[in-house]
Amino acid sequence: MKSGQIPAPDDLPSISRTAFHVLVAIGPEERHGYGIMREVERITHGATRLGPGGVYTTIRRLLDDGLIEESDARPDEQLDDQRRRYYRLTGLGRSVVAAEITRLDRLVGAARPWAHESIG
Amino acid sequence: MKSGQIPAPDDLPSISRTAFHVLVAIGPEERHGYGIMREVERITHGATRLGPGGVYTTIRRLLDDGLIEESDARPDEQLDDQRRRYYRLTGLGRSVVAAEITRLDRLVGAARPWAHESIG
DNA sequence: TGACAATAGATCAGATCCTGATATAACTGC
DNA sequence: GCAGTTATATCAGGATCTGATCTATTGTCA
Repeated sequence: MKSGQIPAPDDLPSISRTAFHVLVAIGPEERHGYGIMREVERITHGATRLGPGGVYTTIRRLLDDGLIEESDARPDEQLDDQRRRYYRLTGLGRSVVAAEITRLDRLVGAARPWAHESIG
Repeated sequence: MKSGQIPAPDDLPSISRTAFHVLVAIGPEERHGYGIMREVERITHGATRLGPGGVYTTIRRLLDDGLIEESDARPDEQLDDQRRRYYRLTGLGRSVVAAEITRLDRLVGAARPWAHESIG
């Protein structure tokens, strides 16, 4: 196989809880830090809220690890807020999300049959 | 509503990654610390492995928070290893698992549509 | 215009949590 | 008895998270 390949899912490093939230919030398009905070809150119906400390240090780490990259795009052309810095997933970032989904599916799948039953 | 009620899912405190793994590994029966380590590895197909540091400090915390309780049961009557300490979920613990499943379903549900597609 | 809230990014201290090593001891198979 | 596995426990160091603080821009509304 060529160098620069995307590792097989099972070999991908695991990521932190917050990092996974950030990657999912960015999604298939571009998103900026503050928008990530609002999107995480929206997706989880308010159950998870990230503070600026969590978001911006996690973005820094994800950039360093090559899971996201900064984008020049200005997705919302109506407004042009120069402060915003947009990010998108890299191929590696998307693979990590896919691997984490597989892991979580197995975990949740193991608990689902009994989790909602009352204690007998 | 009566006092001592189980809180509504959205009001339940969030738990750590390792704590959720431990609760799911214990499941609807009883399980001891070392068995939890093996069960986590089995459920996640080897993707997640907990060391003794993670497992035993997490068990301590879950006991303190009332999410699990120690059990007198000796599920495996064939052998009688006196070192083993068995634990089971409390009603609160099971509610926390159910709430976490709901949260993860939403999170994974948001990512599933695009996560396995190749970068266009 | 001026006041104010919301948006946006960044950093930091303290707390929490995790990893890997170490220790101790009981059990199992030979 | 011996070696390997099972079992619990603790610890130091590192990674991560929370909540506060700071600075500055943008949007809203009187």
